[in-house]
Amino acid sequence: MKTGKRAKLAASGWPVGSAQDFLQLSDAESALVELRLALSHSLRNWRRRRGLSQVELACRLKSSQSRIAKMEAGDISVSVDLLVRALFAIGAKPKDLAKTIHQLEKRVAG
Amino acid sequence: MKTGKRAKLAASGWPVGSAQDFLQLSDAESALVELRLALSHSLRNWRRRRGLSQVELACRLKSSQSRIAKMEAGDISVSVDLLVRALFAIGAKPKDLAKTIHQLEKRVAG
DNA sequence: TGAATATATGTCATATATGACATATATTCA
DNA sequence: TGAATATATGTCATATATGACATATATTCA
Repeated sequence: MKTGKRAKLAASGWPVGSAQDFLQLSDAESALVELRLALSHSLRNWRRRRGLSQVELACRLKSSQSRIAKMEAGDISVSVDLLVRALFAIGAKPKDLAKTIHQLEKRVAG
Repeated sequence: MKTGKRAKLAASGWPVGSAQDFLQLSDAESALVELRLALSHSLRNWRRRRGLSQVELACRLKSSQSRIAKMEAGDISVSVDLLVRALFAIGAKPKDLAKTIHQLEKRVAG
């Protein structure tokens, strides 16, 4: 699991080097990373549940397919702002956001 | 209340003009604005409960007093990213975030 | 009141996020 | 298989957020 997370982070462009080692991520830092992943997954799930392609979603959000791909991948170039805006734009309500984050709690703890 | 919100937004530097009128803010846009305000207030409340000054909080966050002031004011120059990072940095947990957002729900609806 | 402390506002150089685009890779299905 | 469709990755110019700093304004309290 440790290795899995590390790989995820590295894959998304996060600086996971030997100096600033993954194991030394503070609670705050890992909470942020986990939050981002939770939002990303939330976006992807929403899209898939509706059977939309990234291109179709991009149209709705007046964005581009590549941007959607990066959002869903939790790419480092995507801000929490953008993720939240995207979720709101597709009709998510604050309550949904709260639910997503609440579920995250368990994952962070585990 | 409509006027109150408008004033708040304008005061924070949001473009609340006659063309892109406040009344035409979409659900998504106002949800985002409300989210930002909720996070701002959460930060301020946290600080005040502990009887810290902005300078003291700035030290803890390795930030500056002016940045804290802007965060707490919901200034347009402050991102959701930064607000969330600040909250995590002072020990807030995802659960706390979820709680804040959940409360927000009521305000958005009302 | 007025000095001390706290908070708000403004500016600017720099770092980072963003959208637009091109293209590589993966997946689906006839 | 292999063509069609979907998704991932890369680059770059530009917009926006950030931190650092200066300074104005507000608040507290002797």
